[in-house]
Amino acid sequence: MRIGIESDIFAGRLVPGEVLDEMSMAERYGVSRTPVREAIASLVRGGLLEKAARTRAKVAELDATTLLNLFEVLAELEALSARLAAERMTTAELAQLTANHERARKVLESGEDAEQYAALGREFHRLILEGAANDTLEEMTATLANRLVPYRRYQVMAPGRLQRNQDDHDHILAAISQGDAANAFARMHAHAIDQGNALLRFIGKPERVRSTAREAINEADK
Amino acid sequence: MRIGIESDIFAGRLVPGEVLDEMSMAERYGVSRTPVREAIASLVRGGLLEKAARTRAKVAELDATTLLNLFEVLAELEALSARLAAERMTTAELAQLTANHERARKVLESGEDAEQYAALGREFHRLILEGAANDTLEEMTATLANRLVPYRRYQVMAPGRLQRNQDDHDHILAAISQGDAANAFARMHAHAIDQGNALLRFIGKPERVRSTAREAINEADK
DNA sequence: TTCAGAGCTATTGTATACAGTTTTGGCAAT
DNA sequence: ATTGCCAAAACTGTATACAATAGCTCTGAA
Repeated sequence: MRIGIESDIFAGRLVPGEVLDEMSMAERYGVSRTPVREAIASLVRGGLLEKAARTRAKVAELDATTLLNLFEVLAELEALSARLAAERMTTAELAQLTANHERARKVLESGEDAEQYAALGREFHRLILEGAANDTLEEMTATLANRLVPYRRYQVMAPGRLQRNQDDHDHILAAISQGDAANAFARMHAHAIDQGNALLRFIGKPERVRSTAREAINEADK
Repeated sequence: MRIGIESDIFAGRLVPGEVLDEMSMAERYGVSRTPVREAIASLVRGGLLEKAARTRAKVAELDATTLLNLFEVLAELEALSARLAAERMTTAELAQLTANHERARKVLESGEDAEQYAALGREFHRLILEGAANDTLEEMTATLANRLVPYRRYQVMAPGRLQRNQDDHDHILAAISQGDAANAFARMHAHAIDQGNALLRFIGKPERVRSTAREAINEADK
């Protein structure tokens, strides 16, 4: 149930600012208002929805300030996970991370399938987070990252950005492999801040953002 | 409503491991099951309650590993808030922080009213968090700190710990005042980890913990 | 005595009804 | 055209009913 609304937000079928009324949602998912209300309450706490008392919920809109704040925290947590991963990752986990990175390199070299490359990139971050062996860190980071998902579609892949991303990952993987915790932290932090800035550059330009969003949404609906 | 259950947990009237059934809670607060269920769902997402599908909720129990994980993240976030505070605090905010610290010093010197000193200590941390001017950081840190509240009562104030706490705060305040972000980060990080270790030392000893808990709870009920 | 299993009870999950508040749409006055 | 206000409609918050499931108790056998 919660999954329904959540994945509709992730998939762009519900866009930031869109207002949800409980009865429509209930019909949409074929249930009564009660489970819809619970789903909404849960998503509000997770930051994907906003809601004042006795008003309809709406998909959370992140302004530039909030995005900046979010990335400030996310960068710190991702950097922490890289540091811990450098200290704690098992040989098997490290092998998996290396394999993922290698696969990403091949995808990038041959043709640049941006979508597949992006998926491997998310997996790269997830593997490091897992390697940090800290459930609380995993949860909090996932919560923050989820709040950004509705805006990821705005992130246009400028030429060269993919290669730069790959280079960043190179350095991060190397630091983790060598158990260089301080360096893993620093590299991951810079990388996360960089991603935040790239996203902010687009959010700051409403007209461009909006058209990009439309294309992405139309794409998702096909 | 949510406030009701939450504050009962904070006050120790509901202790970790205690099982809540919806009907009893509904009677307890004089409402129907519906709002109780919503409150429970919300607290589950906040980490104060645990609940599997179709089972009763219970107040979250934190084992040593989880506590360690929690402090690992909390220390990083509090350190981040100190760094940002060093960069961003206004003169007025800094004056307020200094006043708080000074008041705490006086309480410590004259008689050692541990409860009042603890309250001022929490305020010290809150003021720094506020000075960091990052709502997301504030929320996430508060969520983590809330999960620890049920265990704070186990934290016995060993002689000398209060003075050590005051010394830590001295250094943190100095670093923030001077705008020394790196130092503010390091001092706060060490301070938070230290607090975590102090708590863990007690959690690791069940029999001692239990008796301490009882006293604290009886105290709270008076 | 201890363990396993069946049946009963207690409790959760969902639907629905109703009260109270917010929002909307239209009309009048500026 | 724009603003202010009122009534109607829509929507949220809470209570209650019922179905489905979990968990407990009691019986019987090893």
